[in-house]
Amino acid sequence: MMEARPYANVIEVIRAARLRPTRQRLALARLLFESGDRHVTAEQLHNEALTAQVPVSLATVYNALHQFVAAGLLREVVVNPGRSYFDTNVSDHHHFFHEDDGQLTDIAGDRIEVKDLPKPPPGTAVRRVDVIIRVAQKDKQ
Amino acid sequence: MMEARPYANVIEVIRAARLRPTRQRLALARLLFESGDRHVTAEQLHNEALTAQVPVSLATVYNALHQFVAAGLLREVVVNPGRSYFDTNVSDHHHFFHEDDGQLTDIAGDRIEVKDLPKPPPGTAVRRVDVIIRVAQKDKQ
DNA sequence: GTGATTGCAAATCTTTTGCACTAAA
DNA sequence: TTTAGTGCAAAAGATTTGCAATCAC
Repeated sequence: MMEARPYANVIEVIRAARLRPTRQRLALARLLFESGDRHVTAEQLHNEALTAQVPVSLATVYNALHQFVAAGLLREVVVNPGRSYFDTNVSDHHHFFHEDDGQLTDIAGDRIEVKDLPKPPPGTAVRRVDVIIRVAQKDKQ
Repeated sequence: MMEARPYANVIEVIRAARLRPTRQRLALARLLFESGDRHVTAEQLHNEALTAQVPVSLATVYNALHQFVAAGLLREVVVNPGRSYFDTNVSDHHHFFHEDDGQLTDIAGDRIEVKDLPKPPPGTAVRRVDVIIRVAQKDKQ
């Protein structure tokens, strides 16, 4: 399991992504990948790093997040205009989006079946199918 | 049909939304609703208005778009972090998102069936289900 | 060493806001 | 005349960029 040799594992993960295991990337990877599935914004992760006594600049957090996405270690979830969420669960799955507090919750991929997926337009291929179930408190409005 | 008395119709639509039919709102509503289903950004609509010799400020475009959304005349579609699209089709349907050029295309609601929709978390109700099929050119990457 | 990475501050981009002016009812 | 709506310029919030200093190999 990852818990057994967490430090070593994170180094391997970063090396596999063809990135240098710098202090900053290691710390961010540990925060992201060593506590189960997470959905974080750049600013949240930045704050966590500072709290954990790891000085990192926000620009470096953005760099790392995008590099991790490019390497397939993270997935960017778009639910809110003007703010990106990064999801450590890169397997096929979907999301509840809680409009009241901006929280994301995973829905296992096999819990939703999309039937009759239309053919993509000629010349194009499907990159991903995102299903977002927007929920809010029952009594609201 | 809407084509028969376009001007009068747009006035009625705006009045029904409990908004005053100002020159700006009328012009924006005509651009939006008198040429079939559309997906526009605030800036696009602003440019169209200026091109059509209708001086409007960008702030007013944003105001109008949000008021139209609140009135149920438009739907906001979130596919891109940092930019909102507004969809004149407010019926139940989904979208292709063309990652190459940022275009949105409608998918009729009955072309996709979401099976086994999970129960929303306790105390919450489903507001909307968004299905976004992200497509890109086949040869890309 | 040398090429990648970082941090900072400035820049960019979209959207929102405050407020005096104008227009609709 | 009363209240809503508009335009402008400034502000806000998220993200990106340029570049000198620093670090990994």
